[in-house]
Parts: sequence; C-alpha cells; structure tokens
Amino acid sequence: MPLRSRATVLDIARQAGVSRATVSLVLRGSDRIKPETADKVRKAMQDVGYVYNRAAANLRSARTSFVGMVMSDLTNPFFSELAVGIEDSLYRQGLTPILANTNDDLARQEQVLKSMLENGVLGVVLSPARGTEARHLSLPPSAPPVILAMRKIDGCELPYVGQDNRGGASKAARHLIDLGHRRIAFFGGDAAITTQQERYEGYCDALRDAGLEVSPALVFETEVSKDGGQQAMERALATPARPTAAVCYNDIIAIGATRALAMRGLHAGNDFAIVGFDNLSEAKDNFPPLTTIDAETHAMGGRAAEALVHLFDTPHAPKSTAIIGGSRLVVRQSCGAHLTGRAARNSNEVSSQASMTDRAGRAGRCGASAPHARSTMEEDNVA
Amino acid sequence: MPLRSRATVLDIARQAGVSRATVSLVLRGSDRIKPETADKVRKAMQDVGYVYNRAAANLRSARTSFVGMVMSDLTNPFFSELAVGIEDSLYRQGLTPILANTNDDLARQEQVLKSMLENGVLGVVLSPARGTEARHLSLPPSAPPVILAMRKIDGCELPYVGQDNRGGASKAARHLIDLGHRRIAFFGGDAAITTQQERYEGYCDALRDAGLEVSPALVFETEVSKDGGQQAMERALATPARPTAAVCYNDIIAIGATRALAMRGLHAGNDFAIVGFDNLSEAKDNFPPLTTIDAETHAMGGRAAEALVHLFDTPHAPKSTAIIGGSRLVVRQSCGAHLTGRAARNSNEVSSQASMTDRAGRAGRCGASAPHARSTMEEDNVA
DNA sequence: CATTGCGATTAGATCGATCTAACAGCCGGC
DNA sequence: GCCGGCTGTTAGATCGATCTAATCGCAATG
Repeated sequence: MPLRSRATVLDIARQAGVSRATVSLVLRGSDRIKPETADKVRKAMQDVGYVYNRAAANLRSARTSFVGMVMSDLTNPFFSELAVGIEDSLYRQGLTPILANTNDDLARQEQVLKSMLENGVLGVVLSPARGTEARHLSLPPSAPPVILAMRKIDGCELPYVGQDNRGGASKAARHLIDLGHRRIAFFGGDAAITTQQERYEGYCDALRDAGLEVSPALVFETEVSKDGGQQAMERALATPARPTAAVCYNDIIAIGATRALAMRGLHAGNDFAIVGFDNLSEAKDNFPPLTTIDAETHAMGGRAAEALVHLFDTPHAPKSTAIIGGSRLVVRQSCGAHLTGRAARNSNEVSSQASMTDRAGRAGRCGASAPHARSTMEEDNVA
Repeated sequence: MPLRSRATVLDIARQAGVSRATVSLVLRGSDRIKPETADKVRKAMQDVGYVYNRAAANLRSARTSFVGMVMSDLTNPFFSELAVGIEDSLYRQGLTPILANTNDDLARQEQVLKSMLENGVLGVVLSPARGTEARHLSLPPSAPPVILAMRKIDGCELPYVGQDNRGGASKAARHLIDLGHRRIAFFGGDAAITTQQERYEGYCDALRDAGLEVSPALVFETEVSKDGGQQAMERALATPARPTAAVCYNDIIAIGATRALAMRGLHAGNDFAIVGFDNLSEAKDNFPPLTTIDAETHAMGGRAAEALVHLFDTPHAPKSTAIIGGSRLVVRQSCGAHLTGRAARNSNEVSSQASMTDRAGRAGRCGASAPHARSTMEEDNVA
C-alpha cells in the first residue's frame, strides 16, 4: 500500500501549527511565505516523513509533469542515444518521462499513446513506428502537443525534429568525390522511409553537382542491419562496373559493409571507401573506424524535448514546423582519407585514388601486419 | 491545457441517463452492470469524446499503474536490452513505465527515485549507478518495493534479479580448457562491481577444476569499453608467458580484444581464442562472430518486472531474495571451436591447439582472402 | 481616527474518479 | 403478506493538494 498511510499536508500543518494552504505554498516554493514560517514547515515535513503526492496535485491543478517518450526500437543504438538525449533534457527541466517502446508495432503505438493521454502527459515525443500514417495519429481535440522525432510522416501536420539528412548525405558523397571516386554506390535500407529518401536525395545532389551520372546500378537496397550491409557490399563487389566507394544509409549498414570487406581480406579505406551516417558510438569503435556524418543524435533528442516544452507555452503555434539539426562530416579511416595524409577538401586527388581503385580489384594483400595505425587524434572535421 | 475541458464521468452519465457510479463501474469493466446499460454508457463515452483521467482515479483509489525503471546507462546495449525486456513485460501487464537514465550519477539517481515515490509508483526496477551503496537506498518506510537488476549491492537487503555470472564465466573458461588452452587470461573491467567479481570467481572455478594455476599474471584489468578491451589484449600479447585465450568480462571488452588482434593482422579464433559475456546483438555481428555467454538479458528484464509485480501482492515477502537466470554458452568463431570441426565437449584437442598457439606468435599471414567462412548455422550451444 | 495598503496567512471550495453503503425492484418461499 | 436474498443502480462522502477570495496585523497616510 504505497499511497495509503502517507503523511499529508494536514499532518504537516498540524505539526507546524499553520494551515494547509501555507504548507502548500511552501511546497511550491512561494516567496509569499515568511522565511521563518517556511523553515518551520520544512522542519515539520522532515518530522512527519512527508512524501509529496503528485496524483493529488495533478488532479487539482489539472497539470502533470509527465512527458511521453514513444520510441520505435530502443535496442537500436540510434534510438537509445536519442532517448537518452530526450531524457537528459526532460530531467533538467524537472519533467518526468513516461517511456514506451513500440517495437515498430502500430497497434502497440496506438495503445501507449492512449495511455499517455489518460495520464495527462504535457506532450509526447514520438519516433513513429514503421508504417505509421497520418490516420494513425488522429488524436482527440483535447490532446497535448506531439512532436515527431527523426521520422517524418506524409501528410501529417505535426511538428518535426530531425537531422539534416539531405545535407549530410550530400557532404558524405562530396567527400568521396573529393577523394577522387567516380563510381560511388548508395547502400540503402527501407526506401519507404522519408529519412532514407532524403539521404538518397543528398547523395544524388552531390553526384549531379560533380557532373557524375546517377545510376540505378549504383543503388543497392538491403535490410537495415549489419547482415544487410554485408550483403549490399557483396552485391556491389560482384557488379561488372564495380563501384569504388559507397555512401551508406546509416552506420549499421556501413559497419556490415566493412565486415564484408574484412571477410574477403580487404580493408575499408584501403580497398573500398565507405561513409556511414549517424556517428553511433559504434562507428568510432569499428575496425577500421568509420567515416560518417555526425547528426548529433543526443543533442537532437534534447532539441526535440525543448521544442516540445516550447509548445506547452504556445498552445496553438503554427502547425507543421520543422527543426532540422546540423550535420558534420567526421573523417576517420573507412573512407581512406588518412592515406592521402589529410582530409582532402575541395581537391581532387585523382592520382592517389586511382591506385586505390586498382587495389580494390585484387583479392588480398601480403604481409600486412598493421594495416591501420590507430591515431589518437582520430577525428578530423570537414564542415 | 490538456486536462481542463475534457469530458468527465458526469458528462457521460448525463448523456447516457445514468449515474456517475454506473459509469465508473463500466469504465472498470465490472460485471455487475447490465450489458445493455454498459453498451449505452460506452456509446455515450464515444459521443462526448471521453478520455479517462488517471490522476483522479489514482488519487481516490490510492493506487497508480506506474512502475519506475531506473537505468544506469541506456546507451549501453546491455542495459537497453534489459530495459526493453522490462518495458515489454510491464506493457503486457498494463503497467506504465516511468523512465530515468541516471548516467551512473548518484545524485541523479537519488533525485529520480524521490520523484518516482512522489508519483506513487507501485515499485521500481533499479539498475544501480556505479558506486551505489546501501546507504544511498535508504527509502522511507512507506516506500514501494524496489528490485535490483543486474548489480548487487553489498549489505543491501533488497531483492535481486541477475544473471548466473559465476556459472556462466565458468562455462566460458571450461570451454576454452576443453579446446586445449592452458594459459587462459581474464580481461576484467571494474573490479569493484559484484558482477565482475562473480564472473572472475567462475573463471577461477573452472581453472581450478582443471588443475590449472590461477595467476594474477593472467588477469588484465581495464576500462569497460572497446578501447579498454583492445588495450587489455595488447598488454596480454606483450606478456612473456603469453596467454592463448581469454575469458572477457563482457562482450564489449571482447569485441575490443578482437579488434586489437585484427589491427595486428591476427584473427580471433585462429590466433587467439576469445569468449565474451552477455550475447549482445553486436556479438553475433562482430567479425569474427563472438563466442559468448547468453544470459538472456531481455528475458531477465521480463523476470525482474514479474518479480516486482509479485511483490505488489506480497507486501512483506522475505527480504533479500535473489532470482538468478540461466547461462548458455553460444559457440561462434572467436574461440576457434569451428576450426576443430565441432564444438569440443569434454575433450582436450591439444594437438590442434598447439599449432594455433604457434601461429599466435607470427605477425601476419599471406594471401588469406577469406579467413572466416560465415556459416548460416552460426549458433551451436554447449550446455 | 479612520483608511488605505500590503505582506502573510487561511478557510473552504474544488479537481474527477472511486468507494461505501444504501436503495429500488423483483423473485421465491414460508 | 412479509421477509430475505439477489441484481442492478445510485447518492454522497472521499482521496490530498491547490486555488480563490477573504482575512488578519500592522504600518503609513490623509
């Protein structure tokens, strides 16, 4: 019996010789109470072992401190970093996160949203389950604000916080172009997801800007998993006009791709250039460390939470606003830039890349004892 | 204003021409209401667009459906799998998880626990922050049950749900012994944590049972990270009486250790046998796939939640109970068992291992294009 | 001296569902 | 015809903090 038998404001009031209203004011830190009285009340709280009852306060004030966090897949490190970013921000703001992991199950997503509304959440940060459509998010008119995180939904008016997918992917492709690559593949995941579409657009942007042809033969769709990335790389290597580099939909696929190379005795960076997306903590721990786009997932979680909190004060803000984060190329070794001595910027070092392209044709190498020196200054940013 | 201006039971009652008490009974699915009346009420609920107000119900019934989930580090895949296991179970039971990620910060842990008590949680699943001592968990007498997950705390009477650390590590070491290894290292993390102590004990058990000496020279303490695992491996390889195999505290360290080998052109399994612990999803995706101990993290999360729910009904159960999960050796490639053609059980194939030990001395290999065939039947269990 | 002003405190109503105890209606039995 | 038992429903109190509007002292002011 948790709640029964707990001391109440009345107990404190009696102990301190004041009224319940006074106690309530002290609880909320009002400055309208004389300091000595407040001290007296606080001492009484200690004496009776008081524990604040938020259910009661919530009822009367018609306001909770709950915020819903609906995550599509928390075991995915991308979403757990996002979730921690949200949680950190909510914690700093004195808000209490209610968690639901939908596991990409639409029915479950619907249920947990309902439960959150019943609990009077101030708002919800929603990373939509795969397949969510606008009609799944038809909320009652009394519903609190909902903000979409990381996945946009077609025809949905809800505010959105996400990464600069297009710009980031464009930077990734541009980096490979600058390193001299001309046949650059795109290893994609689920083409039905807007995130992927945007990243693919960015990849196309960069190729077109450089006067390179965008060809369907360079696009390898696969499952979003390391196995998927591995398969994409295997298919790419079996192509007649074999690409020499790839922009990957995300780090998971990129890591799988580096694994496919390793299994053939090849090395990402030396034999095939790979760039990922997300900058998961796994990316820097990969072998070789992954060149990737840092979309500051943790920070974006924080921005989502802040944007949501902002909506509390601005009940009917303009619909369909979008906050897009920055993107930053993090150059490590999987792209081969370290072999040129520096992260090439706006320069086409075709010659050194040509040899690399040649190497990519061979099956293995001899006597390579330490193919990648692991530098401690591993991060080199190209805006 | 989420809660204000929502329809209440009174609105439903008026609409349906019944009393508020009747509506309340229908809401809770009581069988004491005539089916036709119930239908009438449910229709009225639709008509007025009713959303249940749990804050009000919680107040009167002095019972919420909240359960606290305090995680020490959600970005760690081990804990995110645990958290998802807990969340899945709570969801099935109609309970609402309140999440807090302490980030291993004791002060924050204290604060979120307080907040959870204020919100009237039915109980808390707590994965304690590093450094938590019994005195940090002195809860008020009215506090709901707390169950410790995965980390025990010295001198703390709280019930505990955890893995079979000792048994699992013993199986890991035994497996290496069966494969013929005689100099088996232990790559450890934070020796102050009971989890690590137990795994170390299990390792010692197996060595002693096999008549092997347990030597401090075989223990390499390091940071719990991939970099830490890499360093441990490098130190181990630099030892005069170089070990040929290692039991790692967890998969993270084990993966770092395989990376250290890869950076020298060596291969886990071929040149040095490695066994991890936890069976993270990263373990099977590692290159080479990691032999490890599956402690069924997701399932243990579920069992923690169930054990907690059990305590709701049994207010003053015997203190200090412990639920220990199973452990299962998952044989993949990092231990080298695949090279012997089968997962060796109770056999000492010293000869083939001796050559392996010899290989470990050389720097690299020539023309190895596909050192590890990736089999689709990758999991082979030895109880 | 009455009045205004202001800081500090308080009585009592209130939030919306639940709980308790009671009630109407109806049947069957002695 | 009265009573006990049963079903289905309900009036009114209740949970514990907050909110509103009022009150009390006390000092300054006209």
